[in-house]
Amino acid sequence: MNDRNRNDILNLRRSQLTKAAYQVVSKKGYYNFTIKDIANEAGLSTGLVHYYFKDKQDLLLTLLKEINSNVRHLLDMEIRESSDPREKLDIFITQAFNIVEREQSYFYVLLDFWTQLNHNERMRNAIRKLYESYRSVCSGILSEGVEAGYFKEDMDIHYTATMIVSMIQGTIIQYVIDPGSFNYGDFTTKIKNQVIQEIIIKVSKGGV
Amino acid sequence: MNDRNRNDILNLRRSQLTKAAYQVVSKKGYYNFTIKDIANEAGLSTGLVHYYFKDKQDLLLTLLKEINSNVRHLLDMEIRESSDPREKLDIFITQAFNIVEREQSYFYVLLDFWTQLNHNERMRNAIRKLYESYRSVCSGILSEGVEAGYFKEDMDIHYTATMIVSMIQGTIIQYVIDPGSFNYGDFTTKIKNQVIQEIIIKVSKGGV
Amino acid sequence: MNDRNRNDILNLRRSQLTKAAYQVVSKKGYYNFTIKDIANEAGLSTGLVHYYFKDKQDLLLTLLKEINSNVRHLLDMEIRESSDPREKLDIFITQAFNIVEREQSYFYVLLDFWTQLNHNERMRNAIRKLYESYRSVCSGILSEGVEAGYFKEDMDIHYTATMIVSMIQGTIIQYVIDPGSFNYGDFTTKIKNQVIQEIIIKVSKGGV
Amino acid sequence: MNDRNRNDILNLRRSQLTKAAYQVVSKKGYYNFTIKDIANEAGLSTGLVHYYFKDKQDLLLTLLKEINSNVRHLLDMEIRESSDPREKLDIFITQAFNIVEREQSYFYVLLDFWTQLNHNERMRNAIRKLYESYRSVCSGILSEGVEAGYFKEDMDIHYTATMIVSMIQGTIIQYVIDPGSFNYGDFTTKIKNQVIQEIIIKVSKGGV
DNA sequence: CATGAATGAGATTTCATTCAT
DNA sequence: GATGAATGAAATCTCATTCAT
Repeated sequence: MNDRNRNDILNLRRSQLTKAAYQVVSKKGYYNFTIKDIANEAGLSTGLVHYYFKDKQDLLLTLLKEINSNVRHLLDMEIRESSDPREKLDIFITQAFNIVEREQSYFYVLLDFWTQLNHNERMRNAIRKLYESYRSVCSGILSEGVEAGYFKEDMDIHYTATMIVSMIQGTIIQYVIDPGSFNYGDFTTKIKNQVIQEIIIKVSKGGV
Repeated sequence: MNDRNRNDILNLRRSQLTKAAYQVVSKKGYYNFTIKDIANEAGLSTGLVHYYFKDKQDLLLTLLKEINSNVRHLLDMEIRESSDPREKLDIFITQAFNIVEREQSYFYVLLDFWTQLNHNERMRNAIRKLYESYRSVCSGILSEGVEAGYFKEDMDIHYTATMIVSMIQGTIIQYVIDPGSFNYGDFTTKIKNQVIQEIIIKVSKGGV
Repeated sequence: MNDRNRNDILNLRRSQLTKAAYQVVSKKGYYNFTIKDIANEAGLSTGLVHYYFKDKQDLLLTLLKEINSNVRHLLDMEIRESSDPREKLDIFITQAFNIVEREQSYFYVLLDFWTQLNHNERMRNAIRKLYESYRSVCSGILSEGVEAGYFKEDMDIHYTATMIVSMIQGTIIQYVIDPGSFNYGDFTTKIKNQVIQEIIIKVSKGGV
Repeated sequence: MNDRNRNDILNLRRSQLTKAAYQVVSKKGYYNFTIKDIANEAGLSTGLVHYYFKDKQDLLLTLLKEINSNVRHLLDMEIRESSDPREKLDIFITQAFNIVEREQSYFYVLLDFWTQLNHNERMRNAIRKLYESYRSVCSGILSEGVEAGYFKEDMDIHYTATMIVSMIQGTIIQYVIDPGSFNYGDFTTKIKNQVIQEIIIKVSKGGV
């Protein structure tokens, strides 16, 4: 029981600090925040940040993994709601587009992490895993759809999944860079429909 | 004449330093380089950097504008080679995809700049302009093609241009994050053909 | 009985921590170890260290005294083995030289303590006492030898004892600094013999 | 000329800072001084200390080398005064003993450096070199003396030099630890005479 | 124009010590 | 008695920026 409590506190603090880190990074940016900022945000001392995290790197890596797992979780939750692959694909694309609007900072923070791609192997791996998992979730839905006879049989699944993720990512970036340049809602709906339409087998062309 | 010389030196130095900055930023990353790095790379003194640029920010903004204008220049050059909108579109997409492979660092450096989107209005504007210009170049080609009767008449040009740019950006990002996850050459060719095919009016094979 | 137990635990802990401190100091050096190191080595908590010792200083002073008493003990043990002052002197010198090789860290740790000579009166006193006792043990043996008629009658005992200790200390230091510069075994034996020879009354070889 | 001046300033600063480091280390001890202390002592900024020395280690290593070279210089100067090996030996021992009294801190600072023997290869080397050079200077004098027919022919020069250095070092240490325990002047004179007497060939015992 | 020595603010990190449990 | 989370002071080191030459 005592160990249980101790562990709870330990996890509480780590999560508390990771949350604070998220707040601070979205506010000040990946490179302009200090350990002190995080300590202040969490209402704790700077020393404690280093008690729970080896160094700044360690803290940031934890944060990245946390974000990854949250994003994955959000997607999974929604997709599970349906059992029809066509609906699942719709949900996947819709949710992917929605996350940016729902949690504005997510993408900004992720973007900051990209900066490390070239300079930090561990960060690169964590980011790689995130995108890998996007593609694999999408591929899964596509396979299901093909098997169920809803999606075109001869589809190159890996290619299509990659393309869908490209579409989504490229759109989000343009939106983040210049939210006024197009209507996000209209655009993403249109894109989604076009993509799905191309994948789905057009049923009953010539009827009977 | 004296003024002319002075101006020449002034421009020479600025360009010398901007080039050095590009080298240094691609090597060390946006946040890990120092003024001294740039001075060393350029073979000049740290003091001089501040003589030609108000501060680090100023230097970086100049660098971003330089990159923008280079990218634009590269695209324009190639597109001008043809007068057929269908070919132009092909070239536009091809070149956009190629730039990443040709000049690896370009995207990494740009990526580092994105980090500033949330924190620096002037940077945001410069980046915004770059993407604005991508879309506008693309829109131009599409308009031409519609007018010339090559592309579908009812096409939403702004939407299509945005979509094309999304496709390109999203693909590049996935490639940069994980070059091993798909075959860049194959993928980009396939994407390009699919996009063009969808836009072009299918001329009746066995016409009249 | 309760008090007895309490005292036992108290002494056990103090000794446990002092031992741990010795291990840690020999491994990491006087200035590079932390309270946590000691706690870890002893398998106890950092808080406990401060329960048994006022502060880091206090712990170190205890350690120094412990080492002193150990060194004294080692010497005394061996010397008591014999009752002939000539043999005792031989043993004293031999043992003094041997301690360095037997317990490598001893000298390193002592050396670290010397650093405090100039800065810490209590440490200085403890170190002073150690050397005082070396000289006094040596003087004792010399007196015995003179009284017994083995050693030269007109010897300046204090001077000779100091000289012997000098010889020993100086040799050890050179050895510690550069073990490869001379053969320790040969050298120390030669020194010992030379010293003893000079002190002992040369019994008339062909005496009556 | 300009380069000359620049170099002068550079060397001036280095020497200024090394001197300040010496002052500070003798005052506060090897482990209790800060970069700020040195900057203050030199009347300069902390940043400048790092401009001239890579880090604290670098500064301390420079200081050690400086002390080594000073000690060597002091000895060399005096020894050169005479051309008689017997006198040279006398001077060598006398000076070695005197340095401690003349420049009290020298030995304290050196002592602090010893602490690094076990933990820092570069420091160990620098210290090793110092003692190596003591022995070699001494050996040189002994060789000269033997060749000149003043010193015993069958003397083991390396052994004797090491022994002399041991004698000196051991005495100095005891004095530093406890200046009141014996009369330094008397003791060192006596030691010196005894050593020399043992080495020198006793001339003309039985006259003509 | 050009230099680079000098500054000094500020960031990360370490750790002895305390104290609630 | 024992724990280890929490504190916060202090130290090292970095670097943009300035300025005398």
